[in-house]
Amino acid sequence: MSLQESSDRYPFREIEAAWQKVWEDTKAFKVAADPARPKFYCLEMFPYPSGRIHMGHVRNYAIGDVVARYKTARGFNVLHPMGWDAFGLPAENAAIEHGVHPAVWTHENIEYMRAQLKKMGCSYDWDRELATCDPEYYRWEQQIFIRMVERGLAYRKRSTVNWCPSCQTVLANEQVEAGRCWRCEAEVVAKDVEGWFFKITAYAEELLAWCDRLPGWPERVLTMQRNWIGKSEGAEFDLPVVGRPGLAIRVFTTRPDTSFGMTYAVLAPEHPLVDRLIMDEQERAAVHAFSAEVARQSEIERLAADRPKRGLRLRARALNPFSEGEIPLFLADYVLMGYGTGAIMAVPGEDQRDWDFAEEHDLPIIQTVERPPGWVGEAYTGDGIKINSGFLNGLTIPEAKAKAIAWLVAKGIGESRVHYRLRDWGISRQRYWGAPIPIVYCDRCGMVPEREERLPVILPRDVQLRGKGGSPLADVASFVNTTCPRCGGKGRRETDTMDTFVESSWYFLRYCSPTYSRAMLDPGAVGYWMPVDQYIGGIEHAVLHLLYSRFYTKVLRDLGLATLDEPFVNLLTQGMVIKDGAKMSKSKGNVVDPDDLIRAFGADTVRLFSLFAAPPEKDLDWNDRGVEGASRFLNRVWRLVTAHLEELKGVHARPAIGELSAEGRRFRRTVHETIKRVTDDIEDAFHFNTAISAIMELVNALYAFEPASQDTMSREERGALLREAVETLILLLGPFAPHLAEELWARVGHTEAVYRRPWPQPDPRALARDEVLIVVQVDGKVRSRLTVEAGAGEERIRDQALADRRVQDWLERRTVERVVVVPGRLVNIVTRR
RNA sequence: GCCGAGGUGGCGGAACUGGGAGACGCCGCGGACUUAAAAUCCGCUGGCCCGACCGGGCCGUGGGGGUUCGAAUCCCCCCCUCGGCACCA
Repeated sequence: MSLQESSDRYPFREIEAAWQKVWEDTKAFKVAADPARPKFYCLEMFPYPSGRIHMGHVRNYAIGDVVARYKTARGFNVLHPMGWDAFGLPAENAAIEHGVHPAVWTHENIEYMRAQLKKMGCSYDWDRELATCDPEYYRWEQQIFIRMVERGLAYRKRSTVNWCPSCQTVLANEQVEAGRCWRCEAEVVAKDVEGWFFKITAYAEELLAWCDRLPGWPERVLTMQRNWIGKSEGAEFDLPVVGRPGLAIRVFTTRPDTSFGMTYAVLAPEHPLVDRLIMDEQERAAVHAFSAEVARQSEIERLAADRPKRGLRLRARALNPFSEGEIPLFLADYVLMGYGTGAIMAVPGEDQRDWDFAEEHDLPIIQTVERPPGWVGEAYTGDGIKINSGFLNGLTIPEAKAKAIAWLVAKGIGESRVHYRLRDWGISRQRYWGAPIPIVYCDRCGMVPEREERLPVILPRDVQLRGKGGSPLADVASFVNTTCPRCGGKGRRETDTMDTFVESSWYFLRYCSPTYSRAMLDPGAVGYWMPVDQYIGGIEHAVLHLLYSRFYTKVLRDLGLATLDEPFVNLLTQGMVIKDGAKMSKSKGNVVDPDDLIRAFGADTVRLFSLFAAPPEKDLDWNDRGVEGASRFLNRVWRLVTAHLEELKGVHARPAIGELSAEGRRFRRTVHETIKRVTDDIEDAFHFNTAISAIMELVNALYAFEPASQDTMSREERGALLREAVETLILLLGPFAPHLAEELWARVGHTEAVYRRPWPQPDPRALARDEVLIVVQVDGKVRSRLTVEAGAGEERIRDQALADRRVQDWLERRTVERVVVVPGRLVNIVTRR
């Protein structure tokens, strides 16, 4: 990388340092709620203090800062806060490896990263800064936890959970990606553990329904959330076990219409009824061997969809209540205990998985839906009329579903049911560096929530971190031993800590009143600032943070702490920063360090390039040459403005339209078209790349204007046009390159800051054209161009096009069949022969 | 397998709602300035072809078909890339 400083760059180092100091000293971006003004809450996902910011942060915060500064210029009272997602495993791992206390490590990182962010020149209200590891922050989370326990929204249970052997802790389902830990990529194993859960499933339907009411979210994020919630509607009913009165297997199906095609049924190997179905010791041994084999499979093996389905036939048989025929029962690894009832009816004719299993085990296949003529295939899942289905014959699938359910209800053996794929959020972590769970275990009273007035339950400082497994807090006697909040007797504290995703599920609310001490949230401040108008962050949180935050917001609403249903109105998911075709990573050696870049080129250049190289939602291909281009452009702006300072001195007049020369009018139109383009590009979809290219074109026009105007217009006209153009340029550049903009703004003689100036407005009179260029096509190919007066009618345009000499040449030997005129755009002359 | 996004010059990327394909930037080439270089400024820069010059023609947005006066854009089929989900009954 060539980071050498070239000979005459503008003094960005001095300029950036100077303006950052001004912003810091004057608390330039401090805001307060003001009901008289419209608000805009602009938020970027806060960082984990890992040590240094990376290019992904730079991009994220550059995008956010443009939005914040732009909205401020548009007259909004803009809340733009920053803070730290400060609990988490890396701090603890660093402590184990290097012997630094997680608190020390975290705070040092925060100090360093805060300085880095300040060097980027972002317009944060630093008075609202918060760190989630602060007891004054997590105390409120503990309070809410207690209230969630009271309402059954937080509960403790023993269950099979995802265990990351490397992180030595439990993971929520959302934190497992294709069988691996989302953080360390270690293979996740199943483990039976007791832990705390948040009842997110109670909100499954609402979370799903609101996906249709978030038009400001990218469709793919909503799709991922919908898939994750995974609603399926169907029926549950009992299959009586033959010869065992009172014993039945409950199955769930989304296709009750196919019940007549059920030729066998399957239970998950872990199903609790399995034990009672075993006939003798020999079968017991076989079942145990099979279950053990299945249990040995890793999560990853189990997820491979196309491997053979293993099964064990039981001697017990069940009754298909629809056909009243006896069917065999199986245990099979393709049925999961964790979904539905852990048992299914198998309909190989209309379900491919059942078909595969039936083929392997030589089971009968009955078709219950008429196939379209000529259809070839295995299981059929399309539309059709019911056949081989008793009282359902002749019906469509939806009709048959309804009738089958009605029949089950009438017979009292089943009902319609909805299941969700979403599971409750497991929040217990067997690690130290997190918020303590405010629960006490008392021999007499059992599990007792801490009393609110004894909060916060402070995470003790002195702890032995060995990374050996087991919650480190369990070894801290002074923490564990306490008194029971209810009876005052001896009690032991819960030693697991909370998932750090809990802290990030409400930090955006706390920013509204970060020092409020009477409750978690100041209703007035939250009422004014929330919801977040624009949230910006990485797509990787589509079903993690973004789902948890929606859930937590709804919980807080139901606890009476807030009145809003959804936290984020508009969501922008930025693409990754990649280099040489791959995500930046140490192992690939393609990491670009923001510090080096800022030192070499200045923050404005780095910001500008990261916004210019691609639209925000797409991946950004980092290119050192491109950064140099951005730097070149800002130097061009610098030279342009500083070279004209003398000429601009004393010129204040706005150009008087009536007195402008033709060339002056043309130039002024360029200026105002640029305002329009930049504004539209930002407003429409944050297309900063095209906004910046429009500004670049304005600069090119200014360079061309200078020599061209020297002898064609008066000094007064030239001066007025130049001043307007230069001031417009600076104002438009303000959100993108704020330091340079402030410096130049001051140099052209202003005392008020750019960031306080209103956004420029295009002058409609400047935009008006008196002539327009019309493209003339013959048979769809461009053959000529003509200039006509603006507003010329179709007739006039047609006549002029047909009279055009070059068009005439093309029309020889051809007969004009039709002439299409699009006023203001083009003429297409359609010919024959 | 299912869902989603996408495929445009040597590269990153533009193109309103179906109307001049390739804005802007990078790379490259040429010129000016300079003793020279860097920096800077100006110009050229999709491919093929005709032309001495001015100019002009043909092809071209992953491939094939279609709709239309006109398609990067709309419809159908196919190929490829990336992302998500993946035995969820």
